[in-house]
Amino acid sequence: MEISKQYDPAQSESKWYAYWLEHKYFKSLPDHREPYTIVIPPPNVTGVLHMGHMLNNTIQDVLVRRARMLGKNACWVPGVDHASIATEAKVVQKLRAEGIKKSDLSRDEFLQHAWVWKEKHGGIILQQLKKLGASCDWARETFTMDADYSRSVIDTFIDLYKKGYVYRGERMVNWDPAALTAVSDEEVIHKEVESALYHVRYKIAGSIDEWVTIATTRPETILGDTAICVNPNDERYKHLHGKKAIVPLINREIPIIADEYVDMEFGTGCLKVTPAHDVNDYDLGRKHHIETIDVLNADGTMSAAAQLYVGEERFAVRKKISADLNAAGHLVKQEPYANKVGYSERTDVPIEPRISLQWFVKMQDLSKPALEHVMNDDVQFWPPKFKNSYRNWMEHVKDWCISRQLWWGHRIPAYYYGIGENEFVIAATDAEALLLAQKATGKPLTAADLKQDDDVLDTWFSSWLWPISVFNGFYSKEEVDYYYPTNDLVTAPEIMFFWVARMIIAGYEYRGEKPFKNVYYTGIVRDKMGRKMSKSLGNSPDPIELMKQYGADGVRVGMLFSSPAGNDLLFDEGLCEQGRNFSNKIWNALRLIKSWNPEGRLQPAAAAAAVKWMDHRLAQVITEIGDHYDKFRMSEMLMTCYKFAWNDFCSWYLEAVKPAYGESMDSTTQKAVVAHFESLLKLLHPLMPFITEEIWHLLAERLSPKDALVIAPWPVAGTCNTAIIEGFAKATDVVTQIRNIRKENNIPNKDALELYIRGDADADTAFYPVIQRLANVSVCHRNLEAPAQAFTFVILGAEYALPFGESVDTSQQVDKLIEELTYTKGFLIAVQKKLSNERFVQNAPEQVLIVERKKETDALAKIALIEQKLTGMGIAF
RNA sequence: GGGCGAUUAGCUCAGCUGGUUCAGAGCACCUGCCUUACAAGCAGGGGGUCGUAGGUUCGAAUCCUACAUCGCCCACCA
Repeated sequence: MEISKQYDPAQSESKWYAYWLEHKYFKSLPDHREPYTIVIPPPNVTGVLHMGHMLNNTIQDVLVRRARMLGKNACWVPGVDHASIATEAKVVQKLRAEGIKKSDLSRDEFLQHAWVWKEKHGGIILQQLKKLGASCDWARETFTMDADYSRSVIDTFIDLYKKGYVYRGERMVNWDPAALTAVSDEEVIHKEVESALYHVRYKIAGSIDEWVTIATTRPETILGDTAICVNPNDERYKHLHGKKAIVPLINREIPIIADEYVDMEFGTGCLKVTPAHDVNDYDLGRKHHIETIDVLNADGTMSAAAQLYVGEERFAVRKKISADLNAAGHLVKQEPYANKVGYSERTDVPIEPRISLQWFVKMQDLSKPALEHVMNDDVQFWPPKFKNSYRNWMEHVKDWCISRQLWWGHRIPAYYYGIGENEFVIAATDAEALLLAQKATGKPLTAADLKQDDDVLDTWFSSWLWPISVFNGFYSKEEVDYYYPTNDLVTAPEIMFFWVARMIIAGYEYRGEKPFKNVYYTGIVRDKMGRKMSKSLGNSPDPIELMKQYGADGVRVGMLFSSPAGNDLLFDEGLCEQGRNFSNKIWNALRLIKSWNPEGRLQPAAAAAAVKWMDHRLAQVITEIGDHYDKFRMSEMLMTCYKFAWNDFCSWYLEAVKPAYGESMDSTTQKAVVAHFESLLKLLHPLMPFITEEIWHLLAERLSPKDALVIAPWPVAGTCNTAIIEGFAKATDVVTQIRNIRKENNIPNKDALELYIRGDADADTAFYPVIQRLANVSVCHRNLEAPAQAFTFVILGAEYALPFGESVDTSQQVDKLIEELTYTKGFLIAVQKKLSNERFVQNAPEQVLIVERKKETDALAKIALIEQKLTGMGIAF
């Protein structure tokens, strides 16, 4: 059969993915085998595949495929997250484009639109993952708003409420004025911004010309000021205690209070207190029983309570009011100031602290086991450095605001029967709620008397149940008992607190057990210049296009080059190109092997030696690769495979066994090579599933689906005799030296040379034929005096000489010898200096001394040899 | 403001508890080759006083201390 010169990924990828699905290799059901489980970090339902997913899912697939080949019951659970804020924002945007405002729709109407949108766009990303080769058990695809899943979310809320962990309270929350919802602390990103510090003076009430000056970055909140606060120890302001000040522009009288919270050093040492718009002020306000005036609307415009600028946007007002204050003589000065401002992770608008009634989860007790079990490595982090930040967060964990003022998501199962703060019941259904409410009030309420909370739960309040709920673990034991705890979680450090920590918390709370054994943190995929990939920068390549261009295998390999755990990956298309080239290299190894027509002829000595070496080298590499997997060193694992395939297998092994031109292949060698190649394909399969499966089938007739590579047994390391490996390595060193001499002296490869070897005492002469084959050496003379006219070199104490005729230009050879002589002499001096140091000789361990003495003798021998050589050539030195 | 981590070849990174895997890998670069598996390739080669300054030690990329630079996480100083 004719095999094309270049590997064509397109046809083989679709063919083999369909084949794998058809034969249900990815399907998993509980059985007697050891399970190996990964739950996918569910991408947003509205998302499309980006480079981060590519990296993340490639790693997961590599792990799953290897586990499958190790004979484990490999189960990779796919799914998507409803992503309440992100999805709702997209639906709102889409509706707006159609001229429909969310506010014009009822909740049900809006949700209808949302579901239509979800059905249309949802899950695109999972289809894209198939192109990457992801070996998920697709029958298990889960959506966080599936019926059973939703039920588990609501039941968890109810359970935590009953346990006293969930509470409702008025708190200062992070308000997103664009999304019109509260967000959790984790969803706020602090950015350093250049702003201004405004020094504003307030008149003291009842005075003629007495002022107090405060400093603020947010002058628009002056309208909500209800106190001025100074430090009680501040001598400058003691006379003001108990007096009142007048808020500029609106002339409201506010008290001047004293509290040690105020930093005397900062600004003017006077703080304006706006309890409605600042967390600290809120606390101060409560402490000192100060009035609260909320001057902002939910959307960030000024409210009626502000009296001025009503309905105008907060940042526009900031400019206006500073001008107005200035005009009125209140602005003392304005200085540039760099401060941190919180931005919404989702909408990227500045967060507004806002007092509102929200639902919270008490975290302190709940999170204790989750801290402990990570610190003692029951749950292991890779790399472990992330344990530090995890601990830091867990030790200072704060209550989790779980209500969101959105419609898309799991609606909070709270039903109000009155407007009082505690006039509600928590229930899974309307009917149950009604019963509870009747019981609570002792009144014959009807459904119409109850109103369910309008808010939905934070998305992460559902995703934290993911490792349990994907197995329907709250309602059925069968699957969850088998698959849980899962093995490895592969995710980004960015969501360590959002998701990883909370899954661990939920795991211990609801299963009394960790959700996964290992957490592998990937880095962020950045562009070549180190910038985060983003739509707005347009620096993110389309993964689907990349796969078209370089093949899925090429891209997978490209992603894994240079991406150690926890390190950002500087993505460069060149890496995918390298991956594609690697595919092609393997492909051409197949072409070579397939071109042989083996005969029953005698096995050449070089081939026999190379085959033996490969047996041992393979064993060594299998062990090494296993070690890398165990330590989650993915890119090193890849690099080991890459170098083994390219250098050891192709460059040395195939070249050594390859029949000379015009000769045929012997069947003994051919069989051995095929067996070795098959082992290599197995090692490569998790990395490059498509091409390896393709080659696997081209290499031999595999009639039964049971013989597919995807489920082939992982290679077992045989014995590894390092002496054999070293022997071969020495042979390759000799070959390289000879090639080098040929090149430097323009000796064509086709001219056979004779090689004289001396002092190669403990050598395995079995590898001499390999030298002869690869360096075109006609004969190896052992322990025979070499002619004086020869190129020489020394490797590990043995001397090698290649005689040359008179015609060869030796000047380069002489230069090189002199250079080497100089270097070796310098080296000798250094070693001898060390050895003559009494303290070194006394203190260094025996082993080190032996090594140093050997260095000395080797160097002396080498110098003698080179000098002898030069003398023989008639050169003075 | 608190914490964590990094700094090794042009780039991306290995180098575990101080001494033969100590100065490494891949890519890039340079030179010569279209040699019947592969130019998406082959063969060969150059390149780093391991951020700076001290210290411990017979011996430091490796341990200690400062400093410099960069990154990340956490944090309610207006």
